[in-house]
Amino acid sequence: MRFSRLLGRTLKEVPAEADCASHQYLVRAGMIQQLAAGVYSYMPMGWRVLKKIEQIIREEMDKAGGQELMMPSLQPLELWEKSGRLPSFDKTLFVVTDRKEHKLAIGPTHEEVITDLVSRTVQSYRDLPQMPYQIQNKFRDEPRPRGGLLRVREFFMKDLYSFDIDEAGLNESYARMVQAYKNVYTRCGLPAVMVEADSGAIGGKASHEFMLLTESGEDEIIYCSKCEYAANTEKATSIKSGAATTEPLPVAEVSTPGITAIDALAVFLGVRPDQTLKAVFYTADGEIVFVMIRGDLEVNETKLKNLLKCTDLHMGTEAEVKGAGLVAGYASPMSIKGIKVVADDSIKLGSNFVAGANKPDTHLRNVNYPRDFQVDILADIAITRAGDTCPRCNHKLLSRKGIEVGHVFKLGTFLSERFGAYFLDKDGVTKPIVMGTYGIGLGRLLAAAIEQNHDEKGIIWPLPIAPYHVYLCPLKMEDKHVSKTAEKIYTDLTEAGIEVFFDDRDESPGVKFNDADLIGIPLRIVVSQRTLQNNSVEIKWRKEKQAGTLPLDGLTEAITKLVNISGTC
RNA sequence: CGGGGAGUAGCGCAGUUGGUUAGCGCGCAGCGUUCGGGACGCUGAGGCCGGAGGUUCGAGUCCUCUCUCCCCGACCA
Repeated sequence: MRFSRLLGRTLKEVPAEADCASHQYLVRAGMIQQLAAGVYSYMPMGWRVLKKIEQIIREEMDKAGGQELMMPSLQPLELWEKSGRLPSFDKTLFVVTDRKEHKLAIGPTHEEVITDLVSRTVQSYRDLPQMPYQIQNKFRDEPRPRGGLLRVREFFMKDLYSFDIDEAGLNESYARMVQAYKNVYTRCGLPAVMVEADSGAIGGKASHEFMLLTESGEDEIIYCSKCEYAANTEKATSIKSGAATTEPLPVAEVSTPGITAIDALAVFLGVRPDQTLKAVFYTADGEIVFVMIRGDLEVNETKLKNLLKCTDLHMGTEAEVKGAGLVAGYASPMSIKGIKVVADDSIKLGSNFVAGANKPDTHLRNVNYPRDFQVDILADIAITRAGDTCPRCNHKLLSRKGIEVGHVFKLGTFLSERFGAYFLDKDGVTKPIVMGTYGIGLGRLLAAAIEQNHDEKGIIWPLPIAPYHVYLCPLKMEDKHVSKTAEKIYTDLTEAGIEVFFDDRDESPGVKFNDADLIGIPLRIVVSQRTLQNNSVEIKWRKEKQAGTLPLDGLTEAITKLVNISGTC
């Protein structure tokens, strides 16, 4: 490809709307263009990267036993009513109405369609297992698209679904997919880490996310300094420290005028935060819930949401709290009636806590569970933080930021039962097919690759997903010797199967070098009067500081070798 | 959906208390000079000032409504 013919241009200035590195560089390098919020065109240069990623994924899915197919984006809304997932998708579903007033969802994912499809196709255990997949654009009306390609409303996803005869089969498919995912990220030159993830309100059995570690990531990963434990902070657990338990003392009221926050309360009464109990109110699907947790900890809303099996969870508003007869800041689990009480298991670790008295300006000392109050649900609902203790090996937990670039999920039989996806087993017994679902967001992976691989000059593509292998950069094209040599190198390399981006523009060296750095093609070849004096060219890896030289003689072979070695790393 | 910000040339921005023909930089086109880290000169093209309504002799500027985009929170690949 010649730069002079490329559709797309590089920009010197940072686009006003771009905040994160990947967004800025993708726009500045002319790889994407925005059409609407969370809706982007891929320009030819960006599209090549996406195609590279797609091909790597396709190869690994096929190798793992996947079969590529293509399902429609238009999905009758009835399918969503049937699956029961309409409420949880709710407004993120784009819905269109056809001329007959029939409603169709524009596919945000394809569990419904594939399960329906498989239910009509698979009849016997002999037909299983199956791993159909597709690579296609999905549509989700995200409440807030952000970060360029990081979260968009129309995006490319590889979605694979596994269908097995039993749990053991699912586990096997799942393991195979996990391996395939690891292969994908490794081959892309993007090492991702696998972490335990929240399985959501659907109530699946297990779920893992693949994270690309980068400071700009919006997910937090908790991992152990010693063992293999790693989890999304939404899911992470820890061994909670226990304050020393002492003999239960009689409950006593204490006046705490104007003091509502835990820190202030602890200082005022001369106790540590973990000697207090905190009350928080949530509204779960319209019902007010009283949540108790030890004062030094905080509520993990994802855990709480799963526990309550609700679709909408938010902090109780002032009106909701008052309406339930609670006194914010001084609420007590004692004397609560008719309100669901959920408590973190930390309330058992310690004794003689300070808690609210359920009247203004007053707290209670020496509150003990279960002597003084009861709860409806007692479970782990606390946020795990770096510095906490690993639930597996007792060592310290650490945390890093990451971008979720893949998610695998054991679904079970929930959907197959709803869609009548049954099969006849060896013994002639009808059973529901056991499902798994596995997604990779391609555009997100592309953006995450940049977040992880860039410098102040621009993108540094890993070679396997780079738009081109070589940036051929002749300086002073008017010089016949230079331009002729460059043309020949272009032809020779291209014929040898090297992907060359030829900067044939009549631009000054500075412009060319800066564009080369911005676009981030891994290997740069400079042809100039200076290099030709020695019958050589300059070569420089984008990721290296130093440049080297190669003789013109045997250049094609030398470059081929370089690209092949680096391409299979 | 709650909170904050912004819409003026392809991009980044300026535009005073309302006052002629709306500017600057980059980019773009032509000519010439330059050529190893965003060169220079000259000439030129390019605007429904997001949209609708209003106030006014007069609106980019004031008022009302509306649309869009970005950022922070609740969601996701």
